[in-house]
Amino acid sequence: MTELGVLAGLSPGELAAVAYSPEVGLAIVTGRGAEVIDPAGAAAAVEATERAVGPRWLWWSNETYAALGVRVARCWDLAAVHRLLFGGWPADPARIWAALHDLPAATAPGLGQLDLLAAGGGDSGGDAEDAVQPDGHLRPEWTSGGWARSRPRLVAWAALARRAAAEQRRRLDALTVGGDAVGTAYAESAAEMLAAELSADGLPLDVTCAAELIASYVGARPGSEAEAAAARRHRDDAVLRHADGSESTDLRNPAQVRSMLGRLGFDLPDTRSWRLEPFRGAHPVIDELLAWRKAERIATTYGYGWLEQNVGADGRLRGAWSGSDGAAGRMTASAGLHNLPAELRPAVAADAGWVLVRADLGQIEPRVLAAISGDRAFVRATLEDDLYAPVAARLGIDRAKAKVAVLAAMYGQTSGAAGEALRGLERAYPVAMRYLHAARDAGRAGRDLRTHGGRLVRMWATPADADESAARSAAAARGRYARNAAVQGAAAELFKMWAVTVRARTAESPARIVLCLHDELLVHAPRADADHVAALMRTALDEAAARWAPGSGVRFVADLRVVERWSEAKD
DNA sequence: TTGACCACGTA
DNA sequence: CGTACGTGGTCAAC
Repeated sequence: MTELGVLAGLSPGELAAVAYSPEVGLAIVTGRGAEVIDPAGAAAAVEATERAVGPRWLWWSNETYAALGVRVARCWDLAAVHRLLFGGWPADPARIWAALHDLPAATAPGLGQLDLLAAGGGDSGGDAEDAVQPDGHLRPEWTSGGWARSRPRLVAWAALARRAAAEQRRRLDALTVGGDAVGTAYAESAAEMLAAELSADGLPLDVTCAAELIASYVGARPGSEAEAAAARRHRDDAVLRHADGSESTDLRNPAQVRSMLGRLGFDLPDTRSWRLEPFRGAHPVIDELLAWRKAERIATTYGYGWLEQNVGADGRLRGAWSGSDGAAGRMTASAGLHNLPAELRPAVAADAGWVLVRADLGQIEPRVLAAISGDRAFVRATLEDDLYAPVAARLGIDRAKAKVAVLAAMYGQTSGAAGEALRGLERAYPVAMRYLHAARDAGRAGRDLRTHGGRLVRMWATPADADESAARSAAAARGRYARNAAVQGAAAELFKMWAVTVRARTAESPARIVLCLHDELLVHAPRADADHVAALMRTALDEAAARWAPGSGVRFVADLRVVERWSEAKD
């Protein structure tokens, strides 16, 4: 039986700061005191406390969570909250601490350029057993792993996390944003746990099916380098035999491809597929080249090498997940998890006896815009399954035009024929449009902005040596970026609240989220639980929307399907 | 070896 | 002169 010690007196939701080193152990610091548990008992102690109390675990980053190898419900992730409060991606303890004490990160030992110049770096003054230097920064010897050197240091490191969390909380409380910044901090923290779980658990893949799909594009798995080279030549020849006089063209070199096309009478500024697409049928080399590009993508990025590198013996595709990027705060994933070509999606398949419950949010960004702007008329439009229908009716134009206009307004697109419809939007939905304009104007002026949930979107300065036209285009770029980040970032917040709500509601069942894709969730569940999980995902969406934008009146819709293969879900 | 650019997949 | 991300190719500058 695990002795709970200082954990015994905890109440639900109370902070329990932890620092963990597999060599030294687990330090736990609460408002009542501290204790250290031997490495062998660390995971069990956390699990027992989770069951008995359910505190809010506190750590510097989800590395601690991943290292413990347990599952818990709630946490405060200092790195995630740092990204929320201060923008950007880097969120190591030195940066977190510096930001919370209004010290420039560049002056932190081990981080800034100063360190490169000053050999040895850091301020050696003060007590080396104090993690905080006289200048206020964390001591580099601690941030580079020295905190894990002894039991007292583990305790000090967890205690430091408590001080940092208190200051983060204070700053969140002081924010004035449309949403609930503390609620966002909770969701972002949970999203980091979800990211760690996704990285560890992986996405179920039918490896045989994947190999067959790859073979259909690039042929059988080569048994040697020579065979691989022969297959490459074979693919290349299918294109080059249509290009007289260009047989030696390297298809992987865009400049050479452009020259080849020029010799055949196609004078193009670049050789991107969308530019070649209109010339399909005009010359066989165009069609062959487009097919070659598709096969080449599979061969290089999603081929046999990709399977070997990223798919485990257990048939799980694993990549590194991050709970937020450094811009608007969307989740990211490596190993191709976020850009798997549609052609390979049949290979994403549930285990035998299991299913994938797929849910994707419909028209998420305009619905989010309605919520964050509070535009009454636009909110009314969200009551329809198809938001663009009432917008079209109100503007007196067809649906396709209305959709283009709404997207143009949100993303700042100016090409295409949206002009008249945009003016209609200004008249019909002035509040929503003002929200977008305000974001754009802040960006143009170089002012940072915050999303609905409180994420700081950092702007950047125009380079000092920019001429007038460069300065104008830099300002315009910031305007587009800011307007996009306001909407995309808010959508990411809602999405993550939804995802972590689903995570919480499935915690006691075998069902698990296996993929997050910006507006889409894939849950792997036993077939018998499918209907229950689907219903739960819908309820979770309502719950998340109510927490993210209480009283907004906006209706969010999700398309839900129970499938065996991801590809079945697309219509 | 590194960084820029191209190209292309996803949302 | 929609934005964001990750990946892999070539090329030029180390």
